[in-house]
Parts: sequence; C-alpha cells; structure tokens
Amino acid sequence: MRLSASQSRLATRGAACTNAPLGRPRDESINTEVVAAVLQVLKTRGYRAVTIEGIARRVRTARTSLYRRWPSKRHLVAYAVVSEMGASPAADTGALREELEAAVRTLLRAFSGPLGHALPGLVADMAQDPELAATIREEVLAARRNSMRDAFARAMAREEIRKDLDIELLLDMLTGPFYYRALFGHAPITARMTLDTVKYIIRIASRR
Amino acid sequence: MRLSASQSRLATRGAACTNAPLGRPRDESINTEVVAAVLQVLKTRGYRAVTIEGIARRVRTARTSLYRRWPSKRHLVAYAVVSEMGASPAADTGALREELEAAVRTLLRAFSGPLGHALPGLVADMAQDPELAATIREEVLAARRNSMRDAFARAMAREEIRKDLDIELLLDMLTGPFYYRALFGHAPITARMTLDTVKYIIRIASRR
DNA sequence: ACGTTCCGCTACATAGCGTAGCGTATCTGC
DNA sequence: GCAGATACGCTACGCTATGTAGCGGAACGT
Repeated sequence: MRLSASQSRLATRGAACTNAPLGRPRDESINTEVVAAVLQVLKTRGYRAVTIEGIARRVRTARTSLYRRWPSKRHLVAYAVVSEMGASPAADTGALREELEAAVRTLLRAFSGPLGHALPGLVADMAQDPELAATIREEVLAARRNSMRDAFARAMAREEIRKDLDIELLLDMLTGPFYYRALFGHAPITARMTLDTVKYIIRIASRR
Repeated sequence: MRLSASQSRLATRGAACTNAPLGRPRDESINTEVVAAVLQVLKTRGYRAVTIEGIARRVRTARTSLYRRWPSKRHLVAYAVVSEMGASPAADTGALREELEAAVRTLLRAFSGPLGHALPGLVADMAQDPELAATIREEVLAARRNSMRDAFARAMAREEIRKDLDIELLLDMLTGPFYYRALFGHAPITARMTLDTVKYIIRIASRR
C-alpha cells in the first residue's frame, strides 16, 4: 500500500514528487476522507455507484479537486482498494495447513468487505487499462500469493510435500475458487469451503 | 442457447410470444447480424467497445430497432454470448481423466474467443443485474458444470473415486483457475495447465 | 511582496444510454 | 380490398457521467 497517486500512473501534475514542495500544500485530509468515502460506497452500493461527483459531494469538495489527484475514476478506486488491502499476515507457524488456512481466511474476510463489492467493476476496468491491471496485480494479489508461495517453499524444504509441484497452479487452485464464486455468485463462500479447499490442496501436495 | 430476448428478461413488447404473429414480422436477419457484430467487436476490441450505436451502424440499422429487441446493452451482450456458447460436448468415454480434459479444453478455447474478451465486462454487469447474472449462470456456466458433474458421478458409480467428495468445490477448483487467470491475467492459460489441473483434481478424488 | 500551488466554483464539451413520436412498410384476418 | 397491428428507420430529446478549462482567492515558501 502507500501507493502514491502519481506513482501508479501519473497524477494531474507533479505534487508530492518534488522533494521541495512549493506553493500551497495539498490538504491531506481530503485524501483520507476520499478513500474512506470510496470504500464506504463500494461496500454499501457497489462499484457502479462510485462516481467522482458523488464522492466529491460526500467529502464536501469539488470534482476538480479529485481530478487534480487521480487522473480518472479507475485510479481513484484502485488507490482506495490498495490503501485498504495491505499485505496479508502469513505467519510462519511451521504447519502448512495452518498457514494456508490463515491465508485463505483473509480472502474469506476480504470478500465480505469493500473488495468483494469492488471486484467485478475493478476487473472490468483492469481489462481495458493494462497499467491499472499491473498495479492491482502487484499491490493486491501479489502480496497474498507471495505469503502462500513461501508457505509451500518452507513445507517443501521440510520435505513435507512433493517436489514436482506446479506451485503457481496450486495457488490458483487454492484461491481461484474464491474469486470464481465471488464474481459469478453460483455458490457461497463459507468457512467450511476454506477448510475443504486447503484439505484438497494438501492432498495434492502430500507425498504419495 | 436459443435464448429468446423476451425470455431472459422481457423484450420491449410481446413479439415471438403469441403463437398468432400479428402485424409485420421481425426481420430475423437483423437478429443474427447483430449477434455476429457483437461477437466480432467483443473479440477484436473488447466489451467496452460494444455500444448500441456502434452495433447498429455495423448492421446498418437504427438504435431503436435494437432497443425493440433487447431492453439494454447488457441483455444484448448476454444474448450474443449465450447464442455462441452452446452446451459443451461431454462425451461419456468411460474415463474420468479424458472427460475432464475434454471439458476443460473447451474452457481453454472459449477464453480465446469472444467470451474471453467479454468476461470482465460481463462480470461487472452481472454484479448489478441479478437477473442477468442468473441468466448467464444458467445458460453459460451451468451447461459446462453439469457435464463435468456427470463425469464425476459416473466415476463414482464405477467406484473409481472416493465418495466423500464435495463435488461442487472440485468443480470450482478445476475451472476456477481458468476464470481467475482470464480475469486477472497474472498467468497464461495453456494446454499444459489444463492437463496439470485435471491431474491434480484426480489426485484429490482418487481413493486412498 | 512574490511566485507557486491548491481549493472551490462555474462552465463547457463529449459519450453513451434509453425513450418518444412520426411516417412508412409488411403482415394477418375479415 | 381494407382495417388493425406490428416492425422499420428516422429525428429529437433527456439523462448521467466523464473529463477539461479558466477564474478568484487562499496557503505556503523565499
């Protein structure tokens, strides 16, 4: 997180880039209030309901002030989501099952929060803005994947699991079902599901 | 497939419902040409590029003629996609691995065609139109899932696989990774991946 | 004081959606 | 035939949302 608006793509103008801030400084409270407003709207009324106009009204500022910071709605939403979704914990407990369950549980929670409601619209925007897609992948997905990848690596080092595994595919089989269900809604995402998914993944990975 | 526009939601007016068609009949060629145009645009320029105006121009007709058939762009796209994606083959070959591989291969192909480019936008629209979501789930997803579910059921009857399986979850673990990769683009969808996915799923399901 | 930048505002241009109404064409039933 | 019903193609409109331009004033550095 801590993704500067100008970092992800290029804010309207410099600002926060130059290390010698010149002129009137930006009102940082606007920044945080906007993010809060976006997350609020995302959670309660979904992605489509997020409009620059609407957010500006909630924060009692002007649309133009938002455009000074984020070049478009996509970037605003991406910034808000990235600010909210930090890296996942991924403690090293020494037990693969525990670690995977913990990691997957964060997914379960995430899909109940703003991210769950942002996901469909976010995916659509990613499809037409490769730069945005890269940002989301790196800032939101990669952190989660890294922690799980490490968990597999540790288990492999302990010789708990087979060595001939396609870890990337395992990660997709572990988390793909959550995204799949969240996006298409053909089945609910439950605590039971998280346990069973991990159980099956371990069955794939365990030696013989 | 063969989803009537009026069936999925409710076309502008009756038409094709009454078995005694009164008045000037609809020009069916418009229907097929529109679907072709939508799929063409989907494949070449993505979901966002599909506009009622643009499609009407391609088919040399008027926007209003399209609105007479489909209540909104969502329904138009859904109709086009559903028309294109028929039920999957799902032959009964007696070998679970073969059947799953065949089923998953259709996914691999589908994501290279119009559906692949329609998916992100379609998902976004589904999120804000439950009725559309239900239609897509039933007409596009359910057919594929049914054939795979049947394959598992047959294998279970042959006592090839364990009986204590959550088949719905297995289906999600089998196909979820494809949707996941198609939507987020963090990894490519390859033939190798289809084989490995099936291999892992069978490892989960096999007895002992 | 001065330059620079942000803020809040109004105004504007653009795109796309979806609706309404008109004259015309095409079909069915009497 | 003729009347009724419907589709077609067209123009016109209203709406929402995006994104841009320019202005006076406020807040900061030097």
